[in-house]
Amino acid sequence: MASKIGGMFSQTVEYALRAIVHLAKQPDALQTTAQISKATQVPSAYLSKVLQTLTRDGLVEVKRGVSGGYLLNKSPDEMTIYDVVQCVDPLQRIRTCPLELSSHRKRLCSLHAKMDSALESIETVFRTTTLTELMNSPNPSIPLCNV
Amino acid sequence: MASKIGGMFSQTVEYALRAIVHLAKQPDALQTTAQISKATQVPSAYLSKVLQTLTRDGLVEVKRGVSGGYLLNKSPDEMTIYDVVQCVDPLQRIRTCPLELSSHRKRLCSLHAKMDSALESIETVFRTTTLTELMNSPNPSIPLCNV
DNA sequence: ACAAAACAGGACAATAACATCCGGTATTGC
DNA sequence: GCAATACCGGATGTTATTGTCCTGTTTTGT
Repeated sequence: MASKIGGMFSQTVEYALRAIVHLAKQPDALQTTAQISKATQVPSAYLSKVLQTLTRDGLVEVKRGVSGGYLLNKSPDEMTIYDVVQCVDPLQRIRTCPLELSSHRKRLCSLHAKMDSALESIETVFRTTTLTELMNSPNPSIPLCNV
Repeated sequence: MASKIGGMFSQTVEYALRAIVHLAKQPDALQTTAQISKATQVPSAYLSKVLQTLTRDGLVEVKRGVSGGYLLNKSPDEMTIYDVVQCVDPLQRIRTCPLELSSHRKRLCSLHAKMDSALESIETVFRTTTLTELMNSPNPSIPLCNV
């Protein structure tokens, strides 16, 4: 439905972050896919796939069967936006020339060096933002909440 | 074929930047689609579409017919990476809540504020990099050239 | 044990991004 | 004028992303 976020981040990344933030806010109660879907407005069938991906990488823990659901698998101050992004749709720094020019092997040209420096700046923002920081931010709007 | 650059920039952006850089390096001779395609290794039929987009926005100038081709329409020190990106696949800052939560209207929640700050840092890198800077960079590898 | 809750995973559908092809039009050089 | 060059734009094909559906498996509460 909605396309990419800011023309940069995939829909999947947006969904994964919403789900993780929701779980971070519910540290004690298992959350079912249906519950997370409702809170985050992510289509539940697709959310289910995203949660599977997060489970495979150990970001969340799952308990199957009746009264099962998902739980954050780490302390919120040990998990960053970067961890989530890398799990579902990895940001990859430019390390080799996209044109595969042999002389650019060791050193990217200025164009790709600049593009990589843009990626680096994103990486820095994401690596330094923990879920705890997101929740304790002085920002008046609470993530995912409409009041 | 190759997917997204760094999991962030579209293939189209990469192609457009290669084409523009090539034109910047040839300020005096019109370049045909075939010539640009060869130099940049961008599939010529698709490159043609990209060049049309760049033409519509006035970034390049076109001359049709025999001995026609493309030319940069501005001085290289007046054109930035940002101009090219905005033309073909615009980077859009997050100004309204993607969940459309009414209470987030005026102020994004911390999650989306962080994502936007990542976009802001990219925007800054791109806005401050002119084509001239790319060409005059002390970087030993020359854009698009294999020597 | 068994019915209900809840996730797992494969198949499939819809959409967008990337890419190609081809007939049409403009321009040039002779 | 005319043939060759080169871009234009619509139609179409391919692949990746996003989204849905359905069947099976695990677990629980009684």
